[in-house]
Amino acid sequence: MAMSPSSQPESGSTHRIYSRKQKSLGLLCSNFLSLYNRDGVESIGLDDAAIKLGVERRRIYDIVNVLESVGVLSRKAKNQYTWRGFKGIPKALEQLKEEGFRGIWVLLMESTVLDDDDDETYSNPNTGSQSETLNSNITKSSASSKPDNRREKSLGLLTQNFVKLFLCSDVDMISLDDAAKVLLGNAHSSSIMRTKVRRLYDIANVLSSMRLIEKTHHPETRKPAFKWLGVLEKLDNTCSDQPFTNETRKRSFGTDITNTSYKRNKVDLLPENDQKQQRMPLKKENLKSEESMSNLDQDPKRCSKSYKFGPFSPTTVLKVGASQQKNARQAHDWESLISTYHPQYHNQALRELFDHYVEAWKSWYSEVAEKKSLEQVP
DNA sequence: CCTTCCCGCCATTTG
DNA sequence: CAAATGGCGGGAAGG
Repeated sequence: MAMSPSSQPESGSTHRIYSRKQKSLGLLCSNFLSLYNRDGVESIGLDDAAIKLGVERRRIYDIVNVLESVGVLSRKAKNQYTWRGFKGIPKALEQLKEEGFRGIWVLLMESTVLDDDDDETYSNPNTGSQSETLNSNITKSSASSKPDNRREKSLGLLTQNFVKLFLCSDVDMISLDDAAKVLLGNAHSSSIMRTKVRRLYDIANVLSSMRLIEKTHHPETRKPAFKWLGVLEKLDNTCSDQPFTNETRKRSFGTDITNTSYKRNKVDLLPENDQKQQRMPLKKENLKSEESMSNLDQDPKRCSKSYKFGPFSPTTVLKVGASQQKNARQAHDWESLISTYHPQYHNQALRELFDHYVEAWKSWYSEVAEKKSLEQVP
């Protein structure tokens, strides 16, 4: 009993008690950030991070994936990441914004692709629209329909799509539940939803620790939700790269960077704290007692039909607007196009979100189109 | 009870 | 092939 791993600023006798809070991704992210957000840091080794932070490798992946999605890091090579810092966030967000709006355009055009023709009217059952989602998934424009379902479900992509929700609409405050519904697009209720929400909780926690978002409560509905804070523009001189100072007196209880490790259940015993001992016991046990029960329906991938984007492809949307100045005219068509679009959202909140989304998109589009046409046509 | 969400099994992808 | 990566959801901590 020489020393306890971490000295909790509370409880004088109740030690050794497992606490979920000290193992949260949010706290881990804070520690990760304070560990690497300093001069001289160029690259980060995952092993190094795991050791220094005293956590399992798995957790590092979680953190790193969302950080990369927002531009703080970028994968350099296996096991190696390049540190970009908070200064990398603005650019990344800008990109996401553009992608997000482009996504809406695709969605709208997609909805236009009904009726017409005649034969082959099989695609119209209750399945309704397959509207991918408000996310864009420009699959590199390669013909290969690589079943990259892995990527589609990645934490990284989810993070980006979640962020787009804020960037591409002017609604502030979105509940994870609504976010999940929107990002899921179709009905997909049940387990799919639950898993999605679990992921969103993870993401929200790290984004919160970065102070990009903040948890609040909906004014009326006591429901918890998150509001976007973004990279707050509070600095005046010097190109600082962090929302606040390093020693943010905000709320970090991060007294010690090294995350102490107590197993969740099982008593821990062993005051052993050799900052290195974290090996997983050869748990070769087969305790598998769960079979896939969700395998008959839900097939979000089956919808990738060859879209019929009028004359252009979504990837070139931006350039199109510049061509001719018939934007004004088009804007009108969009109005009808939008009204024609029937969001199958049976939820008020989602419909509202969608409206804000579209509205923000319209102004954004015309803004970009204008800018484009100006720098062209000399 | 319901919400939050950590843990780590094990499928996949990489090298 | 091993190692690195990272879905995924059980089930326990926290209101």
